[in-house]
Order: sequence, then structure tokens, then C-alpha cells
Amino acid sequence: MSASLRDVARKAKVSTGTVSNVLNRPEIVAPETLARVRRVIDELKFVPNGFARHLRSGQSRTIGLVIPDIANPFYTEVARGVEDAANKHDYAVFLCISDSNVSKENTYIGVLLEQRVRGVLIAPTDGAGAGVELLKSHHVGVALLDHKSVNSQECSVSVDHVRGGEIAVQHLIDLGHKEIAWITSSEDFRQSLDRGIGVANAAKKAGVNLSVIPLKISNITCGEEAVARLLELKSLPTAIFCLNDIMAFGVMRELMRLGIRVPEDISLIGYDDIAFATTASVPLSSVYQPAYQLGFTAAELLVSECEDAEGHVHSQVVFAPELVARASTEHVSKMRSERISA
Amino acid sequence: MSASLRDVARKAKVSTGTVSNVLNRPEIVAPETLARVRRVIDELKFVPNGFARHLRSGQSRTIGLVIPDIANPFYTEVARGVEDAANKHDYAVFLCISDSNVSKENTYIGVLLEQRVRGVLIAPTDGAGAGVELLKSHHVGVALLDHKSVNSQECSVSVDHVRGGEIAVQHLIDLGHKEIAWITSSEDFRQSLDRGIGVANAAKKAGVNLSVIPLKISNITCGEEAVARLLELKSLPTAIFCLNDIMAFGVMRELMRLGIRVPEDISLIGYDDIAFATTASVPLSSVYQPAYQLGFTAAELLVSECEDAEGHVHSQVVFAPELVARASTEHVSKMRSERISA
DNA sequence: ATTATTCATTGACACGATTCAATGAATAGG
DNA sequence: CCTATTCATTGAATCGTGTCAATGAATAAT
Repeated sequence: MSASLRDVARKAKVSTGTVSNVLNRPEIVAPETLARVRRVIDELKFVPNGFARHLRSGQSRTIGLVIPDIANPFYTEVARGVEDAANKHDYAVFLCISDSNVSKENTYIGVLLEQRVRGVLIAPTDGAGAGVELLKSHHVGVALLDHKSVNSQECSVSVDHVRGGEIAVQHLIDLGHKEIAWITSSEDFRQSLDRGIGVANAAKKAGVNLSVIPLKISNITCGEEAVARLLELKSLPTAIFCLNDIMAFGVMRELMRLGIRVPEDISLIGYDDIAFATTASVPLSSVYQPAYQLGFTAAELLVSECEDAEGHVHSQVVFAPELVARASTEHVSKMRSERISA
Repeated sequence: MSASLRDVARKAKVSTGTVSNVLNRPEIVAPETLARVRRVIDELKFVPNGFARHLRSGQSRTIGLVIPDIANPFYTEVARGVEDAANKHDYAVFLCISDSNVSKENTYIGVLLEQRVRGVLIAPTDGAGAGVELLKSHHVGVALLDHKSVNSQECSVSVDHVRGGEIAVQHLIDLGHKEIAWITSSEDFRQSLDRGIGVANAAKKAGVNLSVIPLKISNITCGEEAVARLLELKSLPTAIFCLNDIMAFGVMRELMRLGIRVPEDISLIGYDDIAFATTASVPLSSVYQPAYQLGFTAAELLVSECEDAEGHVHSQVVFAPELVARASTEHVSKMRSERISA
């Protein structure tokens, strides 16, 4: 349908090799020839076929990005970082949303393999599992996003989630809370497991009472279930730590609906520190992680691996999470005396 | 590097044609042969090369999605809809973020052409411009997102932005406001122009005083500039309509910082009705548009065009925007008497 | 004038799949 | 037993590009 390189060669009365040179090494082509071929290219609106081009070299300039949830601003920021870094090095990005679903994740990995992507950035749902191994066995570069490489067999960029869990709970403890709820996802994501470890550590060390509440749904609609489960507890905790800000918003909304006030009746802290945390009805305390940096750095590492597979040394970059205290967490002494009971 | 179809053929002692049949029309292959070839495929971990596969037919199963801003939850929802519809029909999605930048948009269109995508979904920044024409001249399917096709030469899925602008301003007028500010983007996006027309219509009809404030930045960081420009006005308006919720959040944050209260001192309404509108410090009034539906429908139309270019009839789907009144807009009579003046 | 060197261009082959006319074997029909 | 028909398989041609040894022309060196 569209014009091919051969059509251009024919019309410009040169060989296909020369047209190829015009495209890839214009400096070795004679000026008049160059001009003539370029004119024909414009006339025919010729666009080289990426398939054929990369078929020969076996190398594309495409990377895959596999993330669990694009509705979460955290991953959105990560994606922006990836995009920018990829662009900078002239790579295109294939976006895959795994929905935190291992089988969907594997399906996508298959698609990416067929597309012969040069590398894959993945925020794996099940740790570095079979999918990652499969990619590596096909010599596709892999970098782990928001998840530290276990055996240093690949690059990874992550945030210290154990520490993040710790500082969130420690913040609550510092505010005098002794009954704390940890609202997390029921599925075994590395991130939730790691944060859970930090939570447990901090709680144990301070000897406070921790209620773990795993939820099936882990997005903004989780509020109902979460609060229902909270109210089932013997005594209502004085503080809640949610796996992420999105869930915290859901919880906050449901609490408000029931007339339970934040932070007067209960303190609430989230994780990710997304932009909307500041504009929330009660500005949300949270744990900041450098999402854009995470994506950008990971893509940079991946590209460096792709461009120079030999000289490449896998590195594990770990960012430190930071506590951001806002109005949604308050000292126990400032709480309303008569609290709503279950 | 990785095994090719020929390697499989050799090892299974069949011809390449047979291996191809095993992949694409297994029903015509003899059972024993089928089993043998499949075993070899597994042994060699053979993954067909998508490039080579589609080189022959000239047709990929990939569509491009070009959106201006992935940090905006509105587009995020659109992207989710596109993803789901594409998946359903077994298409992969190339994500391109144009940053509302025409030149970046055109660069991406070039990349998509090289990748020989089957179709492109685009939320164009400059109307259906040269880029769209280029795509069509290459027989690439195009569907316009959030932007109505002018001459019905392509499918489009949009929301009636003129109407959206109208109902937002009408809402403010109904609440008795007579001094209204319209905070928009200084760049000429179709969406902002259309909403602006609706805004002007409604304002003119009701004879209210309209201040148009175009901003260079149109994201959450726009607050400072926006409010500064507001305070420069002779008299502070009693109500503000912002191009989108993100900007409204920015404005709300800055207003709060300056001690100007919403809605006691000034009413504020946004556009998009993103999920976070409900959780905002003052729940934000907004104009809802069915973002997920928008993306899903557009992708469905595009796929139908791709699968059956002959029988395809271009259609323009227009969704109706809906007013969602929340706490951030209030009747003039309920405003604080002594307002902060500029 | 002859040889060596540089420069621009050529054109066949390769990449990895699909396709399809041709082939040969097996089965059915008379 | 011979011919038609069906079925499974083959292998060469093809898609659009990149590569590279080979070619020939022009220039520089001797």
C-alpha cells in the first residue's frame, strides 16, 4: 500500500543500498544524490518500515513498561519518568497494565517478546517470577521497578518499603497511638509484604496493639469494606495506616460518611504522597517516594543495559522514603474524649 | 539469538510451512506432527517474531494512543478504557504522551507510522491537523478522542464541550453569581476553545460579567499565577470556572493559602469530575464526562475500522456532560458579607 | 603515464515469518 | 485394479529493509 524503499530507489534511479544510506548514513552519499533521493522520499511520502528495519538487526528501539494500575497517580508519575528517559534516548514505550494480575502480566510479557522489545521495565506483582526469567532467557533487558532485585541478577530501582512501613507506624507511635490498624491488600504483592514487615517491626518494638486488615479490593472503592472490618474489631483503633493514598482516600470518605472525624476520632496516614494528598478534605499524612525519579532512573538503567549489554553492571538503586506529616494524623491527647464506639 | 521458526522446523524434521501451520491453523495439521512440533517449540522456547510475521501481511495488531497528559486522571481513565477495549480484540497499545505539544505529537505520529500501527487514537492538541491527514494518507485508521470530527472524515468520540462550558457557567448563574472568572489555558486546544464558547454564550445570555484568564501553565501548579491574576482584577469575581479539575485544585490550594475561603468567599467549579473531586478539602463541583466510556468506545470504533476498512462507516459519538454540584459552589446570598478585596 | 587511493554506488543476500502451488501418500469409488 | 478425491506436507517466493563485498570512476601520488 504505502511506498517502499524499493519504490524510492526506482524513482530516484539509484540502488536500494543508496536509499538505505540516505536514511542511515547520509554523510557518505554525494550531495546531489542525497538531494534527489530526499526529494523523491518526500514526493512518495515514504516512511521506512520499522518491522523490516529491525528484522534485519534483530533489535528494536522499543521498551515495555508493565505496571499494575494506571489509575493510581503514583504509577502515573513513574510512567512519566519512564517516558521522559526513553524519549531522551529515542526509545518508544509499550504500555501494559497488569491490573495486579499475574496471568495478565504473563500474557503481556508474551506480547512484548513477540514485539521483540529491547527491554522491559516491570513492577512485578509476584516478585521477580517466571515472567522475568523468561524475558532474561530471551536476552531481553529487564529492570525491576519499585521492587528490589533479590539476587542482583538484574537492575532494580526501588524504595525501601520496609523502612517506609516503619516510619509511618513510628509516626503514629510518636503521636502516642497504641491501637493501630494496618489496612493492606490481601494479595501478596512484594510492596505490601515489605511495608507489612516494617509495620510489624515498629509495632512490636514499641509494644503497641496492631490489627492487620487485608482487603480484596485495593483501590478508592475499598472504603466500605475497610471501615466495616474496622468496626468489627473489639475496640476501634486510634490510628490507621493504609497501604497507599488511594485506599486512604476511600477510607477517609467512608469514615466521613459515618460521621467519624479525621483526625479528631481517628488518625489516618497513607503511602505514596500523591499530589492530591494536599488537596484532600483533611490534608493527608503520607510517606513520600520519588515516583518520577523512580521511573526515570529505571529507564536510564535499562537503556544503558540495552545499549551496552557487555559492559553493563547490574545495579540496585534504593531510594529512601520520607514521612510527610499533615493534618490527618494528630496526637492522641488531642482526640475527642467521647469517641464513637463499635 | 533466540530460536527461529526454521530452527524448530529443522529439529522437528518438518518444513517451515508446517511449523507455520501449527501456529496459525493447527486444525489442518496431523495430530502426531502437531504434538511433535509443539514439543520442539517448548523445548526451544520459540516465540514467533512479530516483526517478521506482520512484515508479510503489512498489518500489525497494534494501535497507538496519543494523549496530552498522563498525570491527569481524566486521561488515565480514558487510557484504561482504551486498554480494555484493545485487549478484548487482541490489540496491543503504544502509549504516547504529547504534553500538549504539537511538535512532540508529530514526532510520535512519525514513530507510529514507522511501527506500522494499525490505527491511532488521538486526543489532538491542534484540532484534526496535518498529523491526522498524514496518518490517513498512509491508510492508518484514525479515531479522534475527546474531539469531534469536523468533516466526518473519521470516527470521533467526544463530549459536547460547548454544552459543558455552558452548564458549568449556567450553574454559577443559577446560584446568583454575576461576576465570573473563566480560568483556562493560553494555548489553543479545541477543548478549551469549545468550553470557552459555551462559557461566553451562557455569560452573554445572562448578561453577567465575565473575566477570561488564560494561563501558560495548565496543571496543578497553576494556582499561584491564576490567583495572582485574579487579584489584579478591579473587583474579585464571586465565582470561578476552571478548565479542568486539576487546575481547580491548584487554585483551591492557593486560595486557601491566602485565607480566601471556598465557597464562603468565592465559588469554584472544575471540569472532568475526577475521582479526587469528592475527597477534596471542599468537595469540588464539576462537570462529569464519561472518561472510561470515551476511551472504550473510541477503541471499539477504531478496531472495527481496522478489521473491516471497506464496510466501515465513520461515526461521531457525542456524550453529554453532566453537572455535578458539590460543596465548592454556593449561592451568592450565603457568602460572607465582608469579603477579602484586592 | 602508471599505479595507488579515495569515493560513491551497486546489487545480491539475509532477516523470520507467511503463503500457495505442487507433490506424494492414503483413501474412496467404480 | 485403476482412477478420483482427500489430506498432510513441502519448499520456493515474498514482504521491506540493512549489510557488505565488489565495481567503477575520479583523484592523488609516483
